Amino acid sequence: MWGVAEERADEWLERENVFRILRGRVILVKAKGIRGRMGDPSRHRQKPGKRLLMKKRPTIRDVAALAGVSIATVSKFINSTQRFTAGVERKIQAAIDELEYHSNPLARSMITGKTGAVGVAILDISNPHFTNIVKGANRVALEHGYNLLFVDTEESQAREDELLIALSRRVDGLIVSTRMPEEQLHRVLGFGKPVVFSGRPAPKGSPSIAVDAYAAAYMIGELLVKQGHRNIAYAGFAPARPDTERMRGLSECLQTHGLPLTRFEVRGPTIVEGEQVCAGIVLRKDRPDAVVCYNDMVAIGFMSVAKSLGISIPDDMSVVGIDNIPFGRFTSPALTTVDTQSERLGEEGMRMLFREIAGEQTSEAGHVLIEPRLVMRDSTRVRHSEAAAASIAKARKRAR
Amino acid sequence: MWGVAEERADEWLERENVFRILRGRVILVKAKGIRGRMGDPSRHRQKPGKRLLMKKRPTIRDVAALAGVSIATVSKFINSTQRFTAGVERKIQAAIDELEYHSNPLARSMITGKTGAVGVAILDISNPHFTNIVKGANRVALEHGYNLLFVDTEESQAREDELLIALSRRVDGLIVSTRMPEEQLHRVLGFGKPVVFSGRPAPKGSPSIAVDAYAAAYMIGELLVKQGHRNIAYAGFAPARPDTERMRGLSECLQTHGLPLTRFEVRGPTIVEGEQVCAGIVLRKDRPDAVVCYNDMVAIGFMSVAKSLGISIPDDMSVVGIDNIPFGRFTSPALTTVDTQSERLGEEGMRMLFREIAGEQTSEAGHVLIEPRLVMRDSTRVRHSEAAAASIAKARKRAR
DNA sequence: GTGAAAGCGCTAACAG
DNA sequence: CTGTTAGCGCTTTCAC
Repeated sequence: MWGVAEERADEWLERENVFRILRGRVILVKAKGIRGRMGDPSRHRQKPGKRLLMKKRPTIRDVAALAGVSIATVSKFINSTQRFTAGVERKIQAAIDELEYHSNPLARSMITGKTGAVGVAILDISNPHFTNIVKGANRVALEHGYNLLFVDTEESQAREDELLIALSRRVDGLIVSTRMPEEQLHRVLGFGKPVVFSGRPAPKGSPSIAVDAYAAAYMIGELLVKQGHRNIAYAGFAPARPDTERMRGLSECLQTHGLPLTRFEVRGPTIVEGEQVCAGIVLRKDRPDAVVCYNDMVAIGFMSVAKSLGISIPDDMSVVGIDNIPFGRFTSPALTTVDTQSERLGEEGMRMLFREIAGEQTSEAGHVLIEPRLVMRDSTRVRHSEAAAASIAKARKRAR
Repeated sequence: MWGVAEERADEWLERENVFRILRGRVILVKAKGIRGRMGDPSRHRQKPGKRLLMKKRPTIRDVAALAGVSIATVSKFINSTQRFTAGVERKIQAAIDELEYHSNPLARSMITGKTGAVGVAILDISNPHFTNIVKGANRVALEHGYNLLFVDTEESQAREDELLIALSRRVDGLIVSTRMPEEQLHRVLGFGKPVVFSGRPAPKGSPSIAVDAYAAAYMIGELLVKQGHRNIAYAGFAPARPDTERMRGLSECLQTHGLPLTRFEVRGPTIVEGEQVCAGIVLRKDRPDAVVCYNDMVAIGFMSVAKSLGISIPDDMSVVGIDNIPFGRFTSPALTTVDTQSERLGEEGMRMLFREIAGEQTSEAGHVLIEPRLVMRDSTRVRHSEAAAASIAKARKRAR
């Protein structure tokens, strides 16, 4: 039947008079304007934007002059560091309003040493795990009246150092996710700004926050064992920090039950790599009856290819992810995973950062672990053993 | 069978000696350190971080002193605005290396008026459409040696103005997505910084970039009609800018074919709202044979609930999304959608912004439209008419 | 080629 | 209460 294949159908429609981006280039297709939007070409002669740029922004001096007071007075008024007589305050406010004055944060920062911004460096904004960290971090930053700067280091790994340095100089503190080797982390601390490391333990003396990867993996191991799986594989991603802990949690758990663990490697924590690794796992003669994926992205790619190889999940094989990205609910089958509470990670990380910025050296500094939670859906199922099923049923009841 | 229901199973594992975040609070569970990571409590007395903050960063003056030259010389050397005798350059470089000097971008910005950063204001980083815009924008920004600042306005709609102002003062230009009424956009332009509006046409004189929403919707209309659908619904989200164009594209297309369009409203461009709106559409006696969703998120939610209501997609009903978010491939059935090329939108938008920053007023300024592409997957199918099927088959052949 | 001096826009003592 | 003064760290003429 048609419709199953994925394809693109361009050019179904004839349109015109539009600047289009076609085959990677911006080209002008005719020049008459479409639905009145393009406007007449004459406006280009106006140097749009330029005109606006010309209008110099008013400075504190302009305000002071217009209000007939000194700039110091204006400064104090703006920062509400001092009250003045009603008349003066009214005049200043009027001047500010009239000039539409807004203070220049850069100038202020230079003196105060505070920037009013915090930074987040993450590995890949496309990964919902990191997206949610940013979301959470941003929320808390805004609550504190701070702006958020962000750097996606994946985009330019070679320049990670440079990027972090540049970022650090623009902010009052940063949250950093990095695969940088342990021995180089001190460089980040050397920036002289408060730092919270995320996703890995920090060097002694600095705070960090991460999900308890060991526990997450251990939970998954327990689940799979209780469900009766006996031949379990882990599709890991060694370069990532949490990989070690996940591997250890899983293997220690299985070891407790006298079960082996087979390890496979993906080349990235992505859907594509999950797709790549799949065949090598499901087509081997000793096919695992369950595979734990480095994260949900890998699991999604894995399940997709498995399906196309005629492997039924969970009937032929169980699949588990890690992270609980929002879309895991909508795969087919819905993905069993462990919730790493990414958004909360971002929120708590930012709170820690603000505590550090405020100079509070509470006893909480250190490595904060976020508790993972098992999210059971349909990509795993009970195998063989009746006993296992019963035990799980009990667990479910307890969980309510 | 068990395993179908989604549930969380906490506390399967007994762990200890960890700072955990449990039930929303950070609590300390014992204090002995886990696997050697927590370290001894004594380090808290060291005021970690504080010590590092003490170490003042070297300034250009320090470098000049150490190198035995004037600060002006150092400045010119750093900015490569002038060459010096080899000996001098070597000494300066040595001093820089020894002190690990990095120039303070804030101080530089104050003088040059350039910040070396660009800003992106988006509506919701959780929406993969925007995530990809940021991804693309960030890539281009980095290529140009710029940092990216970002603001998620959804997080604080009430403060949108304030956020944009603060952002604008820290950057050399910004890309703005906003639902702000037309008549308020001039305020954004009033910031005096180059702006590219994304997702909507800009006021006269400023550049903007968007996917051609009209074309996208028109394409979908054509597809559905050719597939033989006769009772088509649109689950729109009126507050969003592209909604109008999508609605218009769809209805004009259907009108051409003498077909009606029924409109429904979602209360947000999210999965949850797609779930909410579903029942009201599929349970009405005159059930549509196809529903076009405001975006992929809505479509995903919609399909999920439809399935649970016993509606088979695409057999009972076709569903189409817009955006082509990465996860649309992995829903069940895979989602037919229109690719809005979000990442490219971000890239091109940033390129436009840099052109504007550079002061190039090319003839390209204006409203740039990105060409959408139909992505046919499995959530739509041919209905009834043999003729339609044949015509589609021909279209497919042409598309190859 | 190199350096002295004048600020960028603002804050933070300290005077008055 | 209000103003004066001295910079923050850097760039940028303009002399030497």
